[in-house]
Amino acid sequence: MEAISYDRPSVIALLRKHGIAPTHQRLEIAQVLFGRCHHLSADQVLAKVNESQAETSKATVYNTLNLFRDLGLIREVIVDPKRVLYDPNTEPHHHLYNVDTGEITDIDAGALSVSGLPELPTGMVTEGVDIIVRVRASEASLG
Amino acid sequence: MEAISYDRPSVIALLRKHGIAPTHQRLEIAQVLFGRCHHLSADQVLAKVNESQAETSKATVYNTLNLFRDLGLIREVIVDPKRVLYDPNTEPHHHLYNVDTGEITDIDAGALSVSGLPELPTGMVTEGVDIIVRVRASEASLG
DNA sequence: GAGCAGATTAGACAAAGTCCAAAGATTGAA
DNA sequence: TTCAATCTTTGGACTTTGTCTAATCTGCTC
Ligand SMILES: [Mn+2]
Ligand SMILES: [Mn+2]
Ligand SMILES: [Zn+2]
Ligand SMILES: [Zn+2]
Repeated sequence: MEAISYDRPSVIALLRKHGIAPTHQRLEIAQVLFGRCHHLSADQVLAKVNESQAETSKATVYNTLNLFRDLGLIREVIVDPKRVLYDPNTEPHHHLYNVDTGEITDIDAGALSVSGLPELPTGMVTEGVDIIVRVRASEASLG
Repeated sequence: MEAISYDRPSVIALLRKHGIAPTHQRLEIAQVLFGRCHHLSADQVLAKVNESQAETSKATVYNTLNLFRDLGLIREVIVDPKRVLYDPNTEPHHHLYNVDTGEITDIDAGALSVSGLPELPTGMVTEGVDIIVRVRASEASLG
């Protein structure tokens, strides 16, 4: 696994490499995505980008998230029926989902193995295997 | 695994057992859910119930789906970001998801095993492990 | 019958996401 | 530098999924 730097010049180079213009808005959004916080919703990205000052519209956030997703820079996590979450971690990995709080934690795919998956119908190919471990606080752990 | 009959009298008994009244609408919805088609969205259930004649409102379909889900008669499948699907198969099982067509197929949990799941934080308990195999038609199989 | 609890309903509402047409920004050739 | 083509951004309309509410309906029991 190669370490990627996500400072401004690196992100500019990354976008250029994918043939898209490194606009101010895209850089702001990239900075939010590739920063500390993982698994953000579009709304959360919008809020973070515009935190200090309004810099980006809702439409651009959605445009950019879909663009980055198509380029493989981020991936979608489908676990909360209310909204898609965007994940800058594109290494194969899985998720622990706290159904009470909505909190999501990564599970490294390396440690984990699945056996017994059925044969695919001919002509079909696997795009990915997503494992979601749904957890909650146990009865005992609550007062 | 116990075979369950889903004819009208059995469903009536099932609802009574859970302390809810077997109304006409609930029976119609149960009939759609427990019939041949699995993994239906709320909208599809509504359409099927009202196919021959209008019998149920949108609100009642949602009420009933949530009620059945709370009673454990059906479960939600979170795989399509656009809508929740409802699954009358409450046996532990997983899903194959065709990302192009949206088609969903069950994968029996018996044949399948996952190893290497991390320890849960203390006080947390697993509610379920969902595995989604995302597949699509291979390049080769398309013209 | 009256009274009561629970169920159904139309339609208002909210949130996520897409779409569009207008305006703004970049680019690169002349 | 200028100009036009192209790409990008944007407000806001729109769509879809799902929830909520207040009014009505249904089915009991007395
Ligand atoms: Mn900023
Ligand atoms: Mn019918
Ligand atoms: Zn992740
Ligand atoms: Zn299923």
